[in-house]
Amino acid sequence: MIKVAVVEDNDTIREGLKVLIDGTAGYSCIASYSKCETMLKSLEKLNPDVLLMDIGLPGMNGIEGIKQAKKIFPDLTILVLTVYEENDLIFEALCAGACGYLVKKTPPSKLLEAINEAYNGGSPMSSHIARKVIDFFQQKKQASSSGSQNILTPREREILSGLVEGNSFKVIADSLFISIETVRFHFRNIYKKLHVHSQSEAVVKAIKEGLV
Amino acid sequence: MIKVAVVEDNDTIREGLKVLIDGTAGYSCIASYSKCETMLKSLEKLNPDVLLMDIGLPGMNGIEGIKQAKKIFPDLTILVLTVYEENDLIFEALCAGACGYLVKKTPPSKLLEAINEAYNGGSPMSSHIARKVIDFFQQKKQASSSGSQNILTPREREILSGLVEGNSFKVIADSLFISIETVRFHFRNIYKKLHVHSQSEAVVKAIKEGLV
DNA sequence: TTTAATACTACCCAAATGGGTGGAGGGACT
DNA sequence: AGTCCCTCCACCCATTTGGGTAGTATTAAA
Repeated sequence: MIKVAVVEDNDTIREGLKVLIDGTAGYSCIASYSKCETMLKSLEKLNPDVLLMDIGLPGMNGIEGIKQAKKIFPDLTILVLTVYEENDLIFEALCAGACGYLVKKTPPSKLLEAINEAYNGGSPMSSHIARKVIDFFQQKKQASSSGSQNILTPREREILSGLVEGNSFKVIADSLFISIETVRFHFRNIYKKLHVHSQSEAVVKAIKEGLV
Repeated sequence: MIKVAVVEDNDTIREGLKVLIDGTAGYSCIASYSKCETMLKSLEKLNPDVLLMDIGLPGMNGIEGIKQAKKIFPDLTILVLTVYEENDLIFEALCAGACGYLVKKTPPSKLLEAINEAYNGGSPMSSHIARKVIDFFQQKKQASSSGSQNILTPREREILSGLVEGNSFKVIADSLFISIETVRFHFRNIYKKLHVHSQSEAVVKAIKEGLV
């Protein structure tokens, strides 16, 4: 029996979910809330297996609700159920601790299946949501191959890598068997090319643009 | 009609896939290969909609094959079909350009459905694979909440953020309306706590550990 | 072959940074 | 009331770094 708790501000939908879950063998809706705040208060006593959450809520933001819930129960399985398919919300929810992301047009049978999958260690989401997550992985690659990668010479990339490893000019010089003056010379050129003026800026840019 | 190409070294499985795909309305297996190399050569002429790839291949590595194929057709939809569920392989394949990841125990009906989803802009994968991808997102958070996050005071995190934004001590001091000496003081403490000795090291650590 | 790009070295100077010491004020907890 | 922690500021000093200028060697392209 999977114990499900629901947070959803729309009364109709919330009741519908409760009926659906309670009416299915193997599932039980042990609580339903219209706000995060009330859910958080009673979360400890209830100890649900899966928390089904809307994230377009009045009052406390759903994302924040996920974070809070995860603080109380780090291992709690949280499924987001929403109408939003914006990238930002998806990533925020997943980073906050949601383990699955469902859109509201998901048919009831799929919804129940998703709850079951989540309960068993899976991460149910529609394949379109999944694509957005995957795209996120590939962004790095794309940025580096198209962007500032090629403006640096191989030697310059080597020098810059040294910095990202956390080395000082002196250490970089020694490891490459060149003078520290040469390292400084290269960095001056690197800075010009990247339009930065300090180590830290260069490191940030190198990491963000995937130059390393 | 979705044009599918298959790369799979096991003759039995390859033929099985071909029969399955060709035998289903709306799908056509326009080519099947046992090696990446031969696939790459004829890829341009064939122009398939979806490429179904094994990644445990003799000869060229499947991951490498994905990269090469993506070079020729950056928009090609590639689905990985494999027996491996190791994290590393999943991430490598996805970063290389695969848009979906299926395990070989996937039943034929699900396989066809997955091809269709991929063709229509989705990223089919089993919910267990999805969970691993999601976990990757949350690693950052976990590392920070359990690790070095809490050893820094809120003010120190604020100061460190300024550095990661690419600001100098002076700019950080001005933006926080405090003396540059105070900024320096905080950084000395931050360095001690993070066990680093320079800006760049601190920036790298801050980013890697998700302190920002 | 001339030219350009890259890699390398050196010296100069001013500014920024790393590190040590000391001290002041406020809030939280005992 | 005392203590601890966080925040804040200041002065000292040695080193590192950012930026400018100049020059040589090697290699690849024009």
